[in-house]
Amino acid sequence: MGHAASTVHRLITAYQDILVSEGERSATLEAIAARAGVSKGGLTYHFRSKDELAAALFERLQVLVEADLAVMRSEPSQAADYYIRSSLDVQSPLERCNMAVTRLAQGSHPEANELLARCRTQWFEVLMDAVGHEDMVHLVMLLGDGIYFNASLTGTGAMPEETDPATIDRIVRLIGTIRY
Amino acid sequence: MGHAASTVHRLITAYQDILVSEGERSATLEAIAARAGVSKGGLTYHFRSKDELAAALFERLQVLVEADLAVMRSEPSQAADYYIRSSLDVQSPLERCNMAVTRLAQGSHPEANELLARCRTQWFEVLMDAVGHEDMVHLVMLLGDGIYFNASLTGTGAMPEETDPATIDRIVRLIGTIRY
DNA sequence: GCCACTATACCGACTAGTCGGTTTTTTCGA
DNA sequence: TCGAAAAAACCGACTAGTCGGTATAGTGGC
Repeated sequence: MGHAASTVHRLITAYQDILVSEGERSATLEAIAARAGVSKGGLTYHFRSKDELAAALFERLQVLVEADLAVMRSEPSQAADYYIRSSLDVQSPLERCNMAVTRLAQGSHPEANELLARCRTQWFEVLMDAVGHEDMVHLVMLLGDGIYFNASLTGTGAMPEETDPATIDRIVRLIGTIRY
Repeated sequence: MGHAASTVHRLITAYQDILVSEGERSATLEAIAARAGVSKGGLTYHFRSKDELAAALFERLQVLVEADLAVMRSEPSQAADYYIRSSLDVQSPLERCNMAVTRLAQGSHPEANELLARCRTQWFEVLMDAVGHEDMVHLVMLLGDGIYFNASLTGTGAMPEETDPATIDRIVRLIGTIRY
């Protein structure tokens, strides 16, 4: 079954991608529909309103985060490492979805804000179980956020060199030398 | 001179504040004018277009960043410390302005993107002069970005506890123990 | 008298959402 | 297995409302 993705899936992805690369303002119903390869009518058949589209995006994020948490729980010794490194992978479904929801949150979408808060709490808890030192967990999460923030600016337009994987490697090694 | 801020200043601030707290979509000409306490006609008297308003916002950021860089240059030994700590001060004019321009950049505003890139390059250079170790500078900047990103999410809606100054203090001490 | 506005009216472009209708796919009894 | 009916998927024109921008007549203070 080498299916093309379902229309519903394509519509959510289209919404997500436009949010990430062009911002909320550009994510019009027609733009979303066009990117998904359907008409506006086709979009509204599956999603009666933009809010329903957003709700579907939120659900997608929840599923992706749950999978991510499962990975981290399964390998506690590498959880921090994994968290930092995966922040850099702007192409991964999770990071893209996370970025899209973040855009909505910044547009003062209360639901998006609450969802992000819940996700961050969950990551914090898993990292606490894995690392066991609160300040180190904060350091790891802040570093991840920084990498993520940087990547999201770079992805939008044109930022200079900045954070490449090799640099991240060396930084991870640096904070690995911290004795606490 | 205990002037109330000039109308021009209030308009730029109104634009900035709406961008930060409600996002680009809510920053309509009427909303900006209303927040600044003038009529729409009053706004267009000073700024013929939204682009002119944005240009004024960009200029404000450049001025504020230049002042920030001057502080860092004057006390190289505390530059990294200062950089990290000031990322947390969401109320400062610089951080608010930076946040507003970031919102525009995420809405794929090329000028905003280029300006941010320039600013970040300048911060990097000053920190390089002060710290002298490239990876440490990246670490400091990423940490600052993470704090900033966190604060910007918290400021928007309702995020949980997260990063308070005391936590940042301890984290700064942690990375201060790194021998490189 | 002119500067810094207010108040109001308007235009064209654009956007979310609706609706009638069309095409495609699935179902199912003869 | 065929064909017709039903359900699902989709199209695109339309409506109502919003936004950026323009225009203009008027007001109060210096």
